[in-house]
Amino acid sequence: MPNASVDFLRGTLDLMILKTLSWGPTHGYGIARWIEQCTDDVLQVEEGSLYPALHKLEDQGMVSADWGITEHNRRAKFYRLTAAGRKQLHVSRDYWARFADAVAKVLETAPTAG
Amino acid sequence: MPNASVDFLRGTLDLMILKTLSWGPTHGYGIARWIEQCTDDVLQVEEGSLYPALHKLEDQGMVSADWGITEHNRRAKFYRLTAAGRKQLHVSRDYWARFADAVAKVLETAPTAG
DNA sequence: GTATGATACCTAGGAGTTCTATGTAGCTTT
DNA sequence: AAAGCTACATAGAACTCCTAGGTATCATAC
Repeated sequence: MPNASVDFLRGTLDLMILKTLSWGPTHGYGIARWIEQCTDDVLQVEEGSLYPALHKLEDQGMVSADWGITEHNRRAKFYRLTAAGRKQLHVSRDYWARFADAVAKVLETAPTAG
Repeated sequence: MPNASVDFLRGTLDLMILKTLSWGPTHGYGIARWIEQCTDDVLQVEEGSLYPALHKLEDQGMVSADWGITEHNRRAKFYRLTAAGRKQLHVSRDYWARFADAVAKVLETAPTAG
């Protein structure tokens, strides 16, 4: 059986990447570490998921990338939100809110008689 | 671009099916209609997703099925939670709660200086 | 000076879930 | 008898993500 926690990830990785980048340009490795740290390791971002997602977002024009040097003095590709990416972030965040609310309703609502 | 709302569904369909069945045995069509009604059509359950999911849950021993007659006088397969299914419901619900909370943290937490 | 570990990037191949599209059939209403 | 709703089912494709590997640089420990 696949990891149940992982399955939920579907669709939210892009959203969390966009949100992380909304604080400023960051490289892939930093995005992964931030999400893990911020969630007390509840969410773990695999590199095999992260980099393809970043490349896809770049192809879609949601982020742009430039090579630079990190605070650890290493070469890294810094991603930044484009205007389209910022717009998408808001759209996806709203979708997520509606979705999470809907799931909560299913998990909480009791069927009424009739 | 795929439907953003749909993408979030991943992994939660099983959970919502199990939850719906926790109120009592129901047939597939009824499960779909209940989830849609309960979420004001925010979540729409496609039959091409629902039936394979039900069959998978049956194979996994989470639900059992019996043919019966609906209130509309139609032949239908009624699914009921097994003991394993009820256990899985609790596990998945906890996973979901932890996951949704983690996503919320990413969407809300601002990076601190330092 | 040379292991070791952390940082940082990348891809191929496969697994798994969901959607689209389509088909079947019985019951009720018009 | 035609249409609409109820109800089940599957094949094939699309998409996301993981596993498992690989590359390279820098800092630290020995």
